[in-house]
Amino acid sequence: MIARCQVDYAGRLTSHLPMATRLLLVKSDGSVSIHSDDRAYKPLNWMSPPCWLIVDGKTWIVENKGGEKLVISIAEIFQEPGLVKDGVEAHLQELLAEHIVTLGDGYTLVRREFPTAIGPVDIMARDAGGGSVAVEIKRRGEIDGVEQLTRYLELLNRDPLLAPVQGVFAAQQIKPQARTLAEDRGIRCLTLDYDALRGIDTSEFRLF
Amino acid sequence: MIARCQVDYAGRLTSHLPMATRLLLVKSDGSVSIHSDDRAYKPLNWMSPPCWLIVDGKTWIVENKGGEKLVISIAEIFQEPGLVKDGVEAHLQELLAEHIVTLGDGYTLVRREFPTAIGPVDIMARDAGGGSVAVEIKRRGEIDGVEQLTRYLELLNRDPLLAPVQGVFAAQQIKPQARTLAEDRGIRCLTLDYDALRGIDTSEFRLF
DNA sequence: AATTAGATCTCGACT
DNA sequence: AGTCGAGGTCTAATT
Repeated sequence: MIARCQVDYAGRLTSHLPMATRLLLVKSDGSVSIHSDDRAYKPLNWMSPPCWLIVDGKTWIVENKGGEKLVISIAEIFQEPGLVKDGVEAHLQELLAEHIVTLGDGYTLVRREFPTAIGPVDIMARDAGGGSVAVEIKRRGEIDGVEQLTRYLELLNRDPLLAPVQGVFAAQQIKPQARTLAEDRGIRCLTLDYDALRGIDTSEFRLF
Repeated sequence: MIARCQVDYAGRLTSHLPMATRLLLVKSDGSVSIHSDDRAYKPLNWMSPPCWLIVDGKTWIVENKGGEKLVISIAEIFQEPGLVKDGVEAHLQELLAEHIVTLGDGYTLVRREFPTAIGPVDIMARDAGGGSVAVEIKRRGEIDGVEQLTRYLELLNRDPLLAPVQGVFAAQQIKPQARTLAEDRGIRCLTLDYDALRGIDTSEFRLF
């Protein structure tokens, strides 16, 4: 993710980075690093695994067992490419787009990979009443997915041609904490049945 | 950019990374680093500035004065967020979208930020004959912008609903090397006059 | 330009 | 878990 942010580290030393545009990397082991737009080798700040990232609105806090703490305050997000979809996640998106009524009667597909300034929304749809619906799809629904969808909704709802935009968090399994957070924010949770969606998949019988 | 790639380094030592999914960072000082999806601190491979990146199709070669060489062979691109637009570049896109006939008589706008699997194309348009046109916009047109547009065109031309897609490389200034490369690949170069586009901008006189 | 000491060193190997 | 030594060390300061 590329964002204007300021960073404070307190641990083996204390340091402060003033507000500026930087690259934030969150890797699959939970590690976080902050890069400037130069230098190949060393990040400006980092937290090595094992460590844990807590996202609270525009504040990211990364902590480890030893009490080291990295606090990132985000002012503006320029790009947020998000997770790289694995095969299952990509297939879930295809299947849900193809069977968009899984979201509810009368739903229609607007488009997959709907572009926003910070990255594409998995699926944009319209409900029976013509209202906009943004769908975030995950294999396992966790809090970071809810946070991502929240950021998309915040942005999409600024567009008077789309607003109000309803959010749907769709995943094969949704963690209780993620469900609570989503519902607290008015985001609907939808558990996807991969096998059932595959079962009603007609693409394999079509020539084109 | 996130891609499946293999990497060979020859310099102070020689090393080889087998084909796998990795994160490639190209920073504004020309430095290149290759990260795995774990570890916050150290890249798998890197080239510190000053060094130079030459993109030749799916092969990236990074070299420095000392004769060190990093060769990256790309098999598949999963994500390519591209450069973060600065204010001028974002405004150029708005202005060109608004005055799409700058591209030629009879041109019509399809959409800004047209999504593809590797990232959004700045502008998609149709020419007078209804043919698809992909436009990449830059402040300064350099070789990397031509390479980016080439990758988009390669992808877009696989879509039978769009193909054939013509490419237009639009910038305030286009470097001779970039122009030569673009024209060699059948990409049209268009020099944008920011002030002239602003002059015909009507948005500031409208209420909405 | 060359040298030297420090690093949130990191990273791996070995006890 | 601690200790040791190397690293494409890198990085900044000093000579």
